[in-house]
Amino acid sequence: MPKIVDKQAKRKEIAKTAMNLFAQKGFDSTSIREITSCVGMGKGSFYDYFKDKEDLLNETVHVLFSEWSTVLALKIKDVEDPLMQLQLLLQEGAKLGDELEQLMIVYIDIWRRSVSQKDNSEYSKTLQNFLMDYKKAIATIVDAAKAQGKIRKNADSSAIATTLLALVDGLCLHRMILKDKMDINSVSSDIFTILLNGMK
Amino acid sequence: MPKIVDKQAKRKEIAKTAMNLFAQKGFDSTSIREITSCVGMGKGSFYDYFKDKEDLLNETVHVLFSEWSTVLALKIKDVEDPLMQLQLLLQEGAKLGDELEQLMIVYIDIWRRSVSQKDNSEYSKTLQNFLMDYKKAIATIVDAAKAQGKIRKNADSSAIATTLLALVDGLCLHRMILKDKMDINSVSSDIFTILLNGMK
Amino acid sequence: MPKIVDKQAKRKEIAKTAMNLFAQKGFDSTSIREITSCVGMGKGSFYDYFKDKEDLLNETVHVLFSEWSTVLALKIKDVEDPLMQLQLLLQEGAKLGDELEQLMIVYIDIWRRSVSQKDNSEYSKTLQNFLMDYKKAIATIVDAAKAQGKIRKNADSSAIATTLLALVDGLCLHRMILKDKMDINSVSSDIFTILLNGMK
Amino acid sequence: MPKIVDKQAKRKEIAKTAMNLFAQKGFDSTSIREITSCVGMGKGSFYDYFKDKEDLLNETVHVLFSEWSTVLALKIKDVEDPLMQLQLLLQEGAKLGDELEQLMIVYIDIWRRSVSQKDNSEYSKTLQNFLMDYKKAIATIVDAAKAQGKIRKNADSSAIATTLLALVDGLCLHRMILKDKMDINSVSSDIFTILLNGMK
DNA sequence: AATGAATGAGAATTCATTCAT
DNA sequence: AATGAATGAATTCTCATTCAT
Repeated sequence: MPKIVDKQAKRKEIAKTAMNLFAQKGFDSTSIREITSCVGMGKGSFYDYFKDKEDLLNETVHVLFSEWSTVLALKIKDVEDPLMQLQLLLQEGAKLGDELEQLMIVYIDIWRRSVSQKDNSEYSKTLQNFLMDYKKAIATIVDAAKAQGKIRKNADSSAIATTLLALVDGLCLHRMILKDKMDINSVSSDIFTILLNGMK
Repeated sequence: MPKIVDKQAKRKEIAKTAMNLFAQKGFDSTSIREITSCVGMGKGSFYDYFKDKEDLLNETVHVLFSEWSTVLALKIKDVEDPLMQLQLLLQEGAKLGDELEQLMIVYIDIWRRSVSQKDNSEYSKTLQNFLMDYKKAIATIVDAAKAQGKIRKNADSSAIATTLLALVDGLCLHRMILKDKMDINSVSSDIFTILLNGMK
Repeated sequence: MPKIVDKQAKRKEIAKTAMNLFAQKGFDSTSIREITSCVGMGKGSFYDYFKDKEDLLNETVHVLFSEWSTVLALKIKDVEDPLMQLQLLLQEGAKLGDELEQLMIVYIDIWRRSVSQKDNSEYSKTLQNFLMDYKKAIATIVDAAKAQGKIRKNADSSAIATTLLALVDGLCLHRMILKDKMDINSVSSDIFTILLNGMK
Repeated sequence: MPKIVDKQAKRKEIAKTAMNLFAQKGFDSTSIREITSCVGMGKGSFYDYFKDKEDLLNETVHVLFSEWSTVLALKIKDVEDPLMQLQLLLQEGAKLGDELEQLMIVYIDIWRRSVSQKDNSEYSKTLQNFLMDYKKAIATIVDAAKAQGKIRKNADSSAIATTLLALVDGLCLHRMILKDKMDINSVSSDIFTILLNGMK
């Protein structure tokens, strides 16, 4: 069944191209025609790969998170110390949001759609799952740090994980607006020191 | 003599109504017809109050920030201790984002538009100014706490201010997705304890 | 009945202002709001002076022709010789169309409306009457020239009148397009010499 | 494979249909919906063939001039004598403006748009080029007549060409208004005799 | 008499989607 | 499988006109 593989590959290709456009104009204001012409295919062929425009968004979300995870995982692998892992998660996460600003913009777009109205869309669920998995992974690291006595036992791992995640997202968000008025590396380094100090 | 109308008041009224709709469907997917019919006025009359749809967004942003500031100011006034002020800013800010979820959704929508492509729109500038003022105000409180020896002298006030702001935004964002899976009061309380500890 | 005089005067004033705007954008693309705001009156007051937009066009046509006739009459009065009168009619007419280019543009606009579809509008009739009177007046001059033996007896006065009129209009038309590429004085002088020669 | 369509041919077809409507109501007052429904196509499809409404006007102008030229050329070909050519240009031109009255109306509409305000539209340039080419062609014929001694050597060919052109346009214009009150054949015949006489 | 607030009809234009080829 | 021609619903915005004050 090579066809199925091809289809999935093409879906990914289209979604990647679309993501760039979404970052520039938002999902709503990007037309199918624009996307397909950017990919170099006919407008009608779009529907051979996607049920409708929302289906493309579903794929986009997958691409988005998989890219994010892949890059972040690369930066963290080989690190053993849980505190260092947390630090990297925060600092590299923030840096990543800066480097992959396009991803961030699309991320916000999806976030907003997910919270607008009752939304049972697939992309919304993907976003939720991604966040919960992410959070769970961080909580596990926090637990490891606790086990090593590097974070005090009575700290709430889940709250800390949520905080770290929220902080990364918040910093990326602000960085996008403030641009050069904010040194994201220095801020995230500062704040980690404070957090670490406070969690000891 | 024609009926005398307080144009600015009507602008506000329309913007408030629009904000609710924007929260449900996003700015792009809310039509002028929907808004005017919700306000109970004719489609054409919209343009007696706004130059175009973007002009409505400008007004909406003003309403949004003024509401946010008003409510938050109410919760903080009469508090003297800078640490307590910071705590309230964080906790009440986070709680507010929960209570005024609609505001938050529109806030994100605007944020995304502001960062998409080169955006020199008025609403984008309003957002930037709001954030910078907000940050400056927080930094001032941090300085006060430093002067009272409640925060260590060598802490970077600006970085802390940015962090707090980013944290509030990040927590609100995540709360919107996680809903009941996250106790925002407890998380923000926990995290403030940690931060305070770390900044001493 | 001073009120009636006032009304008529105001109609003229509005029509004159409107004519300038019509020259710039055409009748269809000029809005009532533009006109009234240019005159310095309220939009609603327009309908105290005109039944509707077309009524304004009626007045405009009157103003147009009366201005044209007045200026042209001034240039011709005191001239006795019929040949000289004809020459002035042609040359000054052409020159006038150049000087009063705005009038010409509106003139064409009205002309086009008059010939489009079955048009029994008042302005259309005014245009027809104006042209017929104009033509008759010229024919009379031609007859005078014939009586003085300056034009050969068997020339068709009416055809000559029509020709002269058409020539003036045609030259003005072309002058508007060709602008500096055409010396309207020299062309109309040349052509009159030829015509005169041919009519002897 | 999708249906293959000759876009240019369809543009022409639409433009021809549109021209009839423009002749009845003017360009401004003819809506896209009217045009497309007249052609028998969906409103949206219009934009598969034209960038916007003005683009249609560009095509219309091309169709207009090409039709005019084609018909006129047919009437003149095989004629060798330059004087006869000039006569035909005048008489057949005038007659043509009568026969193709619809063309004339649209012609005037375009003319008015071209002179209204600074107009750098494509159709405006097309009009100017058409006129200049036309004029040049006539001047060439005049020169030929001069060479054969049929027109006196010191006559200004360019002024004569302009005059003939202006005369044709002027006569067509007046014919449209005067209708049966004017015998365009007889008038143009009379006037040519006079002109010829005067130019000898 | 004067005015501007109000309006709905209608205009140009866009676009997701379908479908014949 | 691939495509672009075709479409009508929907959108933003304009405007002549009415009407309450």
